[in-house]
Amino acid sequence: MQHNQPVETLVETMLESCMGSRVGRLHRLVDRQFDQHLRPLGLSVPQMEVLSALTLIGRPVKPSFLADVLSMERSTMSRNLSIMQERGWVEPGDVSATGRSMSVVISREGVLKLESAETAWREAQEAVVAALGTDAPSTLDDWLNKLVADR
Amino acid sequence: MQHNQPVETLVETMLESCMGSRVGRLHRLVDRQFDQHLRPLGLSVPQMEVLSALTLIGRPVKPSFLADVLSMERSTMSRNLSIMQERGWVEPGDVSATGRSMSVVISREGVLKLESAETAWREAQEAVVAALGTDAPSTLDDWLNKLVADR
DNA sequence: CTGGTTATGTTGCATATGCACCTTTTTATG
DNA sequence: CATAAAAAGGTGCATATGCAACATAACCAG
Repeated sequence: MQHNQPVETLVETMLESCMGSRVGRLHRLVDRQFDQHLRPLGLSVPQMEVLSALTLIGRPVKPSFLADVLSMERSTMSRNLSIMQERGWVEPGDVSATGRSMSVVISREGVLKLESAETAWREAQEAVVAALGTDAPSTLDDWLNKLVADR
Repeated sequence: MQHNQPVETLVETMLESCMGSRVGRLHRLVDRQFDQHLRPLGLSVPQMEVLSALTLIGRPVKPSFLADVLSMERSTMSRNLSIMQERGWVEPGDVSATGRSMSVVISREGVLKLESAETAWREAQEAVVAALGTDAPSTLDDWLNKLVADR
């Protein structure tokens, strides 16, 4: 094995600049904040994402569309929706020619669940924004747009 | 239930600014990039984080210390290390008075595994930095420092 | 040295995530 | 309309993650 540089240098480069590591740590730290606030309500961050998106869209949507909007894999969305449907937060949307439904909508209970999380969400949000600075949300938006652009 | 604002506004506020949602999406998108490059080598991002950190530290460390450095829960680190020890990438460090070891070090095989990932890591890293801009790593560092500060 | 306190490691439970496959549904084409 | 192609949904497998609760080890005071 020929290495032009010792292992230390490679490792330093990795730890000093690795985006995978940084984003992972950021996710662990921020997600914990929200989770600690939302968990008592029996709500997770991805579940809140789905309920918010469904409310905002306001019509039956295909899970694959939702997955695309939230940058999730179809398989992940499939499982997340299963749990939420069991709890009655979402329900099948309009049916197609074959009689089956390929879309979901938020239910009345889903709306109530989302509303019940308002205070908890606000507390977590304020804590994180206070720590990172008010520019953080727009910076993240910028990054997300760029990532989705070259896909 | 008295709401001063309609649900739409609450939801819009959530989706428009929610840090939990943004960080989650960022994690999904970036992690996928690295995962697609590292997976063929049988290496995950958190595993690479542990190997890098162990190499950089260069001495036996307690799992709880490692967990703290990488902003992981002790329980998560415990499980991640189990997998890595099964594969021989890490091994018990020096033993204490009771005969058991409460520390781990990277093994020779762990070093080799980390080295084998160099090219794959570089490709993922370059793709992500190219998309987000060269400022992204330092911005993330800034955020991570702030989050760890008020803990 | 012993007993209590604290740090640390581990396990049960639940959710999230992605890929590789496979199945089903939809859509396009002849 | 029938059939091929494409899109969508869902499962198996593996890892990651956190909290709560418990077990064990280290440490400190008396």
